Amino acid sequence: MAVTLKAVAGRAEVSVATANQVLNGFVDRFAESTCERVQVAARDLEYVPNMAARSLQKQRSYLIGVLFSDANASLFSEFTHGVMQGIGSTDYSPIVFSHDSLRTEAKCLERCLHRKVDGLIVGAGIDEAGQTNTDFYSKVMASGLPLVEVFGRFVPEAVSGNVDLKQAGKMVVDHLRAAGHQSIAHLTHDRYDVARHSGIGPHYDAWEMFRGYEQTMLSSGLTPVLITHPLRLTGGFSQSCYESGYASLRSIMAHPAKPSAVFCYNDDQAYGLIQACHDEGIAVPDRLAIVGYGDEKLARIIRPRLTTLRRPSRETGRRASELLLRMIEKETVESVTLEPELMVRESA
Amino acid sequence: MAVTLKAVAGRAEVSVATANQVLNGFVDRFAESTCERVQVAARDLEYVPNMAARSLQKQRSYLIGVLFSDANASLFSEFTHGVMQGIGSTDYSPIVFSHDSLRTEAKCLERCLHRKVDGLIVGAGIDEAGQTNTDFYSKVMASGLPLVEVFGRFVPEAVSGNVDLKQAGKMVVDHLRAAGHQSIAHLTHDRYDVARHSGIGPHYDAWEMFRGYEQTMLSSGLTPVLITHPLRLTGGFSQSCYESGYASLRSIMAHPAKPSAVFCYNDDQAYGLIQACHDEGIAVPDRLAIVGYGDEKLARIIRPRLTTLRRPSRETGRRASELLLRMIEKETVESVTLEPELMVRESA
DNA sequence: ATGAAAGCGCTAACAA
DNA sequence: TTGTTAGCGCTTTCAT
Repeated sequence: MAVTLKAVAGRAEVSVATANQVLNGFVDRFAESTCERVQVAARDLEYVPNMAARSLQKQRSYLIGVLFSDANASLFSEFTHGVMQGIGSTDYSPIVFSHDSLRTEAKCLERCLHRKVDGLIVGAGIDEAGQTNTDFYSKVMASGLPLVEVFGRFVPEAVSGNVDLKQAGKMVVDHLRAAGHQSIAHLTHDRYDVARHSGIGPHYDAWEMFRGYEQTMLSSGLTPVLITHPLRLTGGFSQSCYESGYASLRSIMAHPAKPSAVFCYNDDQAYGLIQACHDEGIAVPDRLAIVGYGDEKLARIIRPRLTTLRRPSRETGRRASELLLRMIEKETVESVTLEPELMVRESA
Repeated sequence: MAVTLKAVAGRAEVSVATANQVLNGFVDRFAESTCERVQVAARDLEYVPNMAARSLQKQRSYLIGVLFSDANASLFSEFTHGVMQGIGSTDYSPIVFSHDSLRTEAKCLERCLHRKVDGLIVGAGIDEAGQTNTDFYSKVMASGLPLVEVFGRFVPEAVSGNVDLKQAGKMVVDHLRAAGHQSIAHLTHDRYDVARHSGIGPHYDAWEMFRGYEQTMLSSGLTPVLITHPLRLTGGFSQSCYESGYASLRSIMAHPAKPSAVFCYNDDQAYGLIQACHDEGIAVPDRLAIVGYGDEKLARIIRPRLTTLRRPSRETGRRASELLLRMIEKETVESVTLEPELMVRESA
C-alpha cells in the first residue's frame, strides 16, 4: 500500500541502502546524479519513511510523552500548541495525557513508559494531602529517560522550564509600591509552604512566589503580610481557589496591617476576592487593589478588568520541548526560566 | 536493554512463536503447563511488547491522532481526559495537536498522516471567511482512514460524536417558557447560517442550535427573535464572542419584540451580555434572563451565576475514542449524540 | 502441541 | 561510489 524505500530505490535504480543514505542527508558520499535520481524518485512517489520500521531499527520511538495536570486545564491548549512549535518539523510526535489525580497521573506515566517514549514533559500534580508522584518520576529519571518539568518543581533533579515566580513577586510589589501602596498583602493557600515541610525542595510554585514577594517587601522596607486560606479541593483546583479568594476578604479586612493591595497566588483567587469585594461594597481598586497571576481569558472579562501577570504558557511548551529534544540528542542542558509579563488593567 | 519476547521464551524454555501466541491469548492451542510457564516468565521479567516491532509487522501504528481547535480551548483538558478513558487499557495512544488556524490544522493533519495514525478524532476549525479544511478531511476519509468528528460537523460524511444542539435549543426554550417568558431571543453570531451558504451541510453547530430554538418557538406558538452579531475574530474566538455578546445588548433592547430572555450561542456571549447589562443597569434575570451554552468554570463564578447548558466534554472524548476504536476494528458504527444538561443557576 | 523460518521497512557495518 | 548483508522484535504460516 504505502510507498517504501524499496520502491524509491527501484525507481531510481539504486539499492535501498543508497536511497536510504541519500535521503538521510549523506549526499556527499554519492555521485551528484545518483542523489538527484533518488530525490526525484522520492518526491515523485511522495515517499514518507515508515516510523515503525525506523523506530525498531534505531531503538527510538520518536514519541515524547506529555503529562499535564488538570489543575492547569485552562492553559492546556496553549501549552500543547507550544509543544508542537518546539517539535517543529522533527520526526517527533507528542503523546499527550491529562490527569486529575495522582492515580491517573501514574497511569499516564506508565503508558508513556510502555510506549517507550524518548522523553517526557511533565506537569505534575499534588493532592489534598500534599502528596506527589515525585518518587516515581525520580525512578524514571534515574533510568536515564530525559525529562523536563513544567508548571512547578516536584522533581528536584529534573530540568525544568518554569516561570520565574520570584521575579513575579518582585514585579507585582514594585508595581504596587510605585502606585503608592505601603501595605501589600500576599494571598495564597494553606499549602504554600509545603516546600519546607516535604521533600519537594524549595521550588513549589506557591513558595517561590511567596519568597519573591517577601524578599522584595523586606528590601523595600515594608512589612510582608501573608494571608493564607485553606483549599477545599473538591470541585477542582480552580473552583477551590476561587472560593478561597472569596472567603479571604474577611481575613484581609480584619488584618491589623490594613492592606490596601493584595497580590494573589493566581487569577482564580483574584476573581473570588473581586467578587467578595463587590458583594461587600468594597471598591476595587480604590479601596483595595488586586493583582493576580495567570492572565487567563477571564482576566479581561471580569470587572474591574484584572491586573495580572501573564503566564507564558505557549512559550513554556515550546521551550520545554526544545530542551527535551536536545536532551534526547545527549546534549547537556540547563533549566530555563521564563519571564512573566505584568498586564496592567483596572484592578490595580 | 529492554525485555524482549525472546528473553521470555528463553526463560520459559519455549520458542518465541509459542511465547507470542500464549501472550496474545491463544492459550487453548497449548498445554496448560506451557502457558503457565510463559505467563510466569513474562510477569517475572516484566515483559512489555515492543510497539514499534508490533506496528511494523501488523501494519498498524497503534496511534490515534487528535486534532483540536483552539476555539474550544477551555475544554481541551477535559476532552483529552475523556479520550484517554475511551482508549482504556488498549494498546493505543493519542497523539494530540491543537491548532489555531486552518494552516496549522492542515499541518497537524499532515503530521498525523505521516505518522500513519490508525484513526483520527477531529475538532475542525473554521476561519473568519467561513472556510474549513473539509476537502482535506474528505480526501482522508476517502482513503479509508477511520475518522470521528467532534464539536461540530464540517465533514459531512464523517461519523460524529456531537452534542444534540437541537435538543439544547428546545431545552432552553422550554425552561424559559415555563418561567413565563414569551419573548425569547436567540443571540448568535453572523456566521450561524454558514451551513446553508456553504457546502458544509446542515450541521454547523450554530445553525443546528438555531434550528432547535426556532422549531421549539414555532411549535409553542411563539415568534422566534434572531439576533446576530459579527465576530471580530482577532484576539481569539472566545474573546470575540464575549465582545459580540457585550455589543449585542443594544440590538436586544432596541428590538421591537422586546425580549425578556436571551438564549446565547455560548457562555462567552452570555458573559458579555451580562456585563453589558451590568454596565447599563439592566437587572439580570429580572429585566432580562440570560442562558448560555457550555458551562465553563466561569459560569459558576460570574454574577449572577450563569444558567447554562452543560456541554459534556469529557464524555465526548470518551465516546469519540470508543467509536474510533470500533471503526479501526472494521465495525460499522453510527454517530452518537450526547445530551446537554441544563444547569439552572441565577441568570434565568 | 510446538517450533522453524520468513518477513514487516529501515539502518549500518562492511565489502566490493 | 555503491551494493550486500545482517539484523531491530514481533507475527504468522507451515512443518513437524
